Amino acid sequence: MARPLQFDRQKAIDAAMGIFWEQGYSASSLQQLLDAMQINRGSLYAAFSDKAGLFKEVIDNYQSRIQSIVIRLLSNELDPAKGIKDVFELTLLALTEDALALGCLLVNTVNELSPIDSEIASHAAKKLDVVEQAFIAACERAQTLKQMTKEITPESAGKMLMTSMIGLRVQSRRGVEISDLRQSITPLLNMLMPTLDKR
Amino acid sequence: MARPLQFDRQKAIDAAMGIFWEQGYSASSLQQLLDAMQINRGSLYAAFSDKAGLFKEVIDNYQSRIQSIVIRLLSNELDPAKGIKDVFELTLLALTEDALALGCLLVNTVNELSPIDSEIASHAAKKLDVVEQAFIAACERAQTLKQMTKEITPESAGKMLMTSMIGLRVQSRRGVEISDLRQSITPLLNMLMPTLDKR
DNA sequence: TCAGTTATTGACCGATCATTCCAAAACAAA
DNA sequence: TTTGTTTTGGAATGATCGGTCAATAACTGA
Repeated sequence: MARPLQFDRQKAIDAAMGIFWEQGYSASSLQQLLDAMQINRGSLYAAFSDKAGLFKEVIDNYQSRIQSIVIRLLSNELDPAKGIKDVFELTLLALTEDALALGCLLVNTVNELSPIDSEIASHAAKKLDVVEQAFIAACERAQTLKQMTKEITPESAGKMLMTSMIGLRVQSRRGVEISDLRQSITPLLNMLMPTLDKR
Repeated sequence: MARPLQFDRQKAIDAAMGIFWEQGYSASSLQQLLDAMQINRGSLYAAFSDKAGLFKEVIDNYQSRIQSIVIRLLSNELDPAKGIKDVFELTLLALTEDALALGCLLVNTVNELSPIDSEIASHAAKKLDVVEQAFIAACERAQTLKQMTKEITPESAGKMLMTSMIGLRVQSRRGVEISDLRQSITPLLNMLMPTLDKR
């Protein structure tokens, strides 16, 4: 029909994600994005409407790539306690790998944009809600299977884990050592799920 | 000698703090700051050098006004467990009061500026370190007084509490209900300090 | 009252921001 | 090869950014 796209849309989104993740939404200039994506202004606006449109697509991509792994781990039906543990292991591993200490794109976005651009912020916040619900569901199953103490409701336990998860990711952005991060989460998991470390 | 300052420096800093706290550093334009502070450009530059200088002074002020309360509570020698509990109570209370869900200025700053302006970010990060150390010290005392379980080292417990504290403040910025926030922290305190809720 | 000093004011600066627009280029279908 | 359609490249736009500066105002000490 007509001239085809000359760039790989997925690769362009990934490149943009890198910039947004590191610098945040506001601080990422169009020029930086264009350089990283290796396309020109016209192409960006033709393909993504505007900066906000590009960012939304980045957020959606982040969810389907990264967050979905977390959700899948938390959906471990046979061994929910392991699922929960795995999520934190994965998080620590991921934080180790990225030398830039990027934290979590969703958390960063909500924190940055909540008072400035409520539309984008709530778009990201909704995706965090999904994770929290998955934590709660995993805690319910863990309690049913007697893997987790019943001193605490599954709602509380799930929210507590979610809060710790967010805290971890912010701490990493602050430059805290991974071993220190591990110290601040492992005991919590062991208190909640005492049998976990004996396996 | 000469013409005296026509504005109240402290009030101006407070006004600037409000803007920075809500919107972050980058997103706060000079014009917004001037409007809030009710001074002119020239006066700002004469009094604070530049935007970064103003921000640093805001951070210092935040510390001496808000963070110092936290430190004082955590220094409770006679009843360190109560000190720790009080800090979280205070945090929840503060988060209830500010309808804008501002979170913590220091946490927000570190999160926003770490990859962009490392000087300002580390200026804020240092102040967070002080809080973490205070948490650890309080945990040590609590263990000595048998108020806190020794299943966990004071370092771990302190870091855990710090991480939760940060998580709480980020969650509040996300718009999470205070009752949900309380749910996610109270059980943790009770697990660490079992006798605490029976008083 | 006057000289000296500092604060205030608002116009002004160059740089950069996101966005628009259009001519040129590249492809598909006829 | 021609026609139609879409992408590409980059110049241009107006707004806004942080920051500067010189004229003016306000105060102090002599």
